[in-house]
Order: sequence, then structure tokens, then C-alpha cells
Amino acid sequence: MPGPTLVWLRQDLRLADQPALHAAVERGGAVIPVFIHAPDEDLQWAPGAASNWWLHHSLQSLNEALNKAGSPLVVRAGPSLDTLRELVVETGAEAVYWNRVYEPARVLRDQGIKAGLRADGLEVRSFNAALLIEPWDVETGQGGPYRVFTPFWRACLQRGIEQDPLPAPSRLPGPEKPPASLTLDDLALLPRIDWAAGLRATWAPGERGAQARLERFLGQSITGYADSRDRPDQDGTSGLSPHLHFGEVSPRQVLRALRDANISLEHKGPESFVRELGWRDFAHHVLYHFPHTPEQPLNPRFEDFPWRESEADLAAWQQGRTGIPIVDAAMRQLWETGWMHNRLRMVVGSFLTKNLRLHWVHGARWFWDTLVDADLASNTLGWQWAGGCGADAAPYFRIFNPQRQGEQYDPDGRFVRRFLPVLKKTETRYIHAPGAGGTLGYPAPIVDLKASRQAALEAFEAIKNTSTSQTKSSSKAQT
DNA sequence: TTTTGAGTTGTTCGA
DNA sequence: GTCGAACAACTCAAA
Repeated sequence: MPGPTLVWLRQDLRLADQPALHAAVERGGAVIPVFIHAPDEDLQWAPGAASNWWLHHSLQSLNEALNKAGSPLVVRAGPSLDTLRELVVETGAEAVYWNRVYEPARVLRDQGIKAGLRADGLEVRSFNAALLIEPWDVETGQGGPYRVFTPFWRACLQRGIEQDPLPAPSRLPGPEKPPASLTLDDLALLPRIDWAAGLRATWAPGERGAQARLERFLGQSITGYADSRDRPDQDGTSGLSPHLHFGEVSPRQVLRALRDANISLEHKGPESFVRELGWRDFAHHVLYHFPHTPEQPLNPRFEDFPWRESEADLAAWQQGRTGIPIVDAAMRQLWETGWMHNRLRMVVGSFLTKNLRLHWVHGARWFWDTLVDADLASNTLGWQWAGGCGADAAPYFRIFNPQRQGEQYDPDGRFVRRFLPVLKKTETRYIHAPGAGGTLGYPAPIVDLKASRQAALEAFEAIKNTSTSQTKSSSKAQT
């Protein structure tokens, strides 16, 4: 009988299609699932408040499932390597398994941990649980990483993205004597002042919540997804982003569910949804190969971009009082529900970086603290794209007109009225520009859209020919 | 090495 | 309201 296996859980908080857990059961011997709280190891990108709220509930749900299966979750706090070593001593574990993560700081950390534990004589294995294609699985004809989505995705599809998900273990052999565990409350992940009512009303963290969300999406919205996904006034998106981030469901399981429901990937809706899963992988690809991008522009020309600094404007944006209804409603949706519709992320991102001309990192930081789906890869890619300095080969400087976006994608103003009750009685023809019709209690725009657009174009002119946009060389790391 | 085709999500203007 | 063209002429990736 082999000695126990520690399964170190991070962003893979599920039992089904769980490669590390599955391999630990296959190995034989006791299986000890472990969660280690070590936010310091994420350096300046430690999880934010909304993300921690989700994590608490996801761990709670996971613990119930693990208990039922026969081996309760062991919760610890402290440096990951030291904690794993302590647990090895306490349990007599002979192996440590985990599923890989791809954030630069964690990649480095995990390399060190793998080497350290192997030097201790342990069997260490890591697995892919989170992506269809891992960052090193595809490369360009020249042998480098991709910087443009479409060729990346073509290469992924050519390679094949479907793989059979693993079944959930029916039973987990627990240790004879379970090691001591902290309670979830000990981790103090929940806010001290309870602002999470809107989150509770919106979300059901955990593996079952993820399955329910997936089933609802496949039953309701996937057929018309190609169009309805752009409509914040409709329930047209999957809402799977936080579940995917925490690994409560895997993209492989999502693909399998599509197949099981006889939904053809050839059709427009499903095809565009699966491409969004591709964007998720692409974000991980870019972050892995360009680890400086959470703070530095992928396109180095933007190092010289003349960003403005204005705490007042930043605060107005954060708090949803810019005087642009679609922007303000979106920022309040974020604050209340911990989530924002994808199109609105582009709209508020463009407004912050182009109209207010504030640095995109300010936006990335605010999203990081307020999103339940905050993910370093996706957040970084999204904000670099919004700022114009990222993986977007378009030959012009893209500036959204938020009023126009509102009129186009929230034509009746239903979304705006939902999050800005002060505009409840505003006529629809004025709902996206109440400044023109005059609405009591709603601020005038803090910036003139036309003039600020012009100023952004001029600022872009200033850096256009400063240098070639050769990206910084990538620093590859091994896992 | 050089060439070629193509690139998530847009806006404005004028017919 | 709708449609097509102009915008300005950039990079990426593959052939």
C-alpha cells in the first residue's frame, strides 16, 4: 500500500474532471486534499475582496463534497512550500500532486516547490486542469508565442481542443488520522462589513452552482449567443467566468456538455461561445510568454503614451458618477454584483483610457478588487486591449462612443434604468444622454465626448512613430 | 528574405 | 433610420 498523496488545490475547486485528484486516487493510498492560503505569494496581485468572497464559498462547497467522498479538506495558511513540508511530516505523505496555474509569480513559486519537494525525495506531479491548450502547446511557424488571436485559435483547432473529461472519484480514501485544519472563517476571506448582499443574490459559488449555470446557459442562451452576448439588457452570456476562474468547472467539461446536448459547434452561436473559451486560453498564452504585461504594455511604444493623472476622475469612474449613463450603470453593476457584462467592460475601459485618458492599470486594479471572476490573464489581456497597447493588430486607434454603444446595445435603456434608478422616469430618447434632456439628480458628463476623443487621437499621434512596436522578448519559464 | 493576406467587438459622415 | 465608405495606411504570421 503506497503512502498518502497530498493533493494541493488552488484554482481547481471541483471533484469531476480533476486530473490531480484523479491521479492521486489511481496511485492508491490515502488522498489528502489541501488548500493553503498564501496571498503574499501573489505579490502585487493578491486576490481582491470580491474574489475572496467567492473563494470562501467555493471552498465551503468543495469541503462538503470532499467530506461526503471520504476525505475532508485540510485548510492551512502560510508559505506554501513550508506548509506542504509540514504536512508531509505530519501525514507521512510520499507524493504531492497539483494542477498547474499560469500566473508569472505562481509559475516561479511552483517551480521552486517542485524542485524542493523532489529534493526531499517525494514524488511530485502536476497536471492541466484549466485550459484546452496550455501556453506551450502551440507556437508560430517561427517557433515563438502568438500575439494575435486568430492564428493562435486556428493552430489550437488544428491541434484539437476536445478531450474526454475525467469522472469524479466515487470515493476518496481518507487518512487514518486527518491532519489538523483551520476553519474557513480563520482565513478571514469574507468582508468585515457585509457588502456582499448583491453577490449572494447573483451567484452560487461551487461545483454544483457551476453545473446549474452551465445547464441553464445551454438550455436558454447558446443558440442566439452570437448576437445576444452583446446585449447587457438581456441574459445572453454564460455567466461562467467566475466558475471557470476557480476551476469549479473545466473548459473540457463545457465542450463535453455541448456535445452531450447535441449542440453542433458548426453553428454560429456555439461556435462563437467556444471561441470565447479560446480567448481565455489565449490570455493565458500571452501572460505566460509575456509575464511583464500585468503592469507593462505589450506594445512598448505605449511606454511613452501621455496618460493623464486625476484622482477625481478616477473616483468618478469607479463610483459610477461620470454622467455617461451606460458607463455609470456598468460600474454600479460591477459594484453590486461583482461582475460586469463583457461589452460594458470594453465600454468602460475605452472611456477610462481614451476619454479620461487615465492609465489602463488603474482600471485593471479596480476590476481586480471588485470582480468575482478576477483573473490575471483575462484581466490583463482585456485591459491592454482597452488601452490600445495589447494584442490587437487593428490598424487604428479604437475609441468607443459610449452614448452610441448604449443606444446600440441597450436600446430601450432597460439596463441603465436597472442600475441607475434616478433615471427610471427618463424618456428613452434621452436615456443615454440625459445631459441633453436634463434630469434632476443625475450629474452632467465629466468630460466632453467629442473633445476628449480628439485629444486621445492627438495623444496617439504623438507616440505613433516613436519606435517600432517590436515587443519585448519573452522570458520563458518551465513548469 | 520578401511578400502577401488578414486582423474580436468602432466611429463618423454623407447619401 | 440605414448603408457604405473613409478613416490612415499598422503588424502579425505564414507562404
